[in-house]
Amino acid sequence: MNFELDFRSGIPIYVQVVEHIRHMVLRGDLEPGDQLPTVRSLALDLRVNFNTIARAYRLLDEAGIISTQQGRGTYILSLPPPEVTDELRRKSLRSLVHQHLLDASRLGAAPEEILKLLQEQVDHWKQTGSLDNPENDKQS
Amino acid sequence: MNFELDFRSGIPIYVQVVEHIRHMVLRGDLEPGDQLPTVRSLALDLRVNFNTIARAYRLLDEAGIISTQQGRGTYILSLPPPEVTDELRRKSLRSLVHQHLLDASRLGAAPEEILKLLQEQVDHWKQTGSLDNPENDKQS
DNA sequence: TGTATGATTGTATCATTGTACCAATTGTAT
DNA sequence: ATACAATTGGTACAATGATACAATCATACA
Repeated sequence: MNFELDFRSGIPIYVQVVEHIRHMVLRGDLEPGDQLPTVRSLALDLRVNFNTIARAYRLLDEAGIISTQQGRGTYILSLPPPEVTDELRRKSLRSLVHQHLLDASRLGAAPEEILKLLQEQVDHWKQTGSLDNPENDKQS
Repeated sequence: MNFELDFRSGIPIYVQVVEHIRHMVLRGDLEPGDQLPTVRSLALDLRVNFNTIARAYRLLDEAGIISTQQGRGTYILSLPPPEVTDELRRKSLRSLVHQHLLDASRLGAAPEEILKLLQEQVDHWKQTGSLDNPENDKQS
């Protein structure tokens, strides 16, 4: 469960946690039956209060993505049928793009700049068939 | 945080607070990561309304000097010199786009689909001038 | 087995943080 | 005096944190 929080984005921490876990489930990083970190351990990991994690877990529980059980822990639920996940995939993809735009605009990028960069990397992707790292790695 | 306000100077309180804090940061009295007083405690200290302090903090936040986080507090930010941040911005942006592509491809998106979605949302952005949610999102 | 006890889980509630919105006040120009 | 804009204050709200609690599990021991 390795992801970073952005305390400056204005997006509530519990929302960030919800989105991260949703993405991990859709990507298959988390499979049905897998146990999530306890509210306390994940909170310690992310340097936030465990109530904030508990809130995220509650939302995920209400969304039918996980199952939280007092005294036992929280677990990934089985995935909905393909047509549902496909719809979910589209929504998730759109939401991902939206999130990406927010992140980029926070870095001061203009729409054209984002499109240009994406176009470049997509071209590279189509040519080489692989998603290499563009000669640098992740910063904040 | 010991400074006096001049209620007769004609200079708005929130401006005085902004200038004082900027000065303290430049002098090194406040270092990156330091937590500022809460809006309410500083307001009590200075005998003004906490909204006035909140206004000062908001301006400092927009200026990139501090980071205000609802429910957590406000903290001094570290800001590298302009040329560094500009270089960093480009690298961050490229790496952000790359990460985005990775995420999207894990969701099974083809290059064209990603570009198309981004184009849509960028168009919407340019038309409305705001990055509101594309009325989708959140679970099944 | 059965039960007692402590550790570990999530839950409930309230305090503390900053935010949003609008009303009241103040200063200033007409 | 009046009107207007800027500043400040009041109130309600949202996000996060602190604390106490309840449910479950692990362990020891009779």
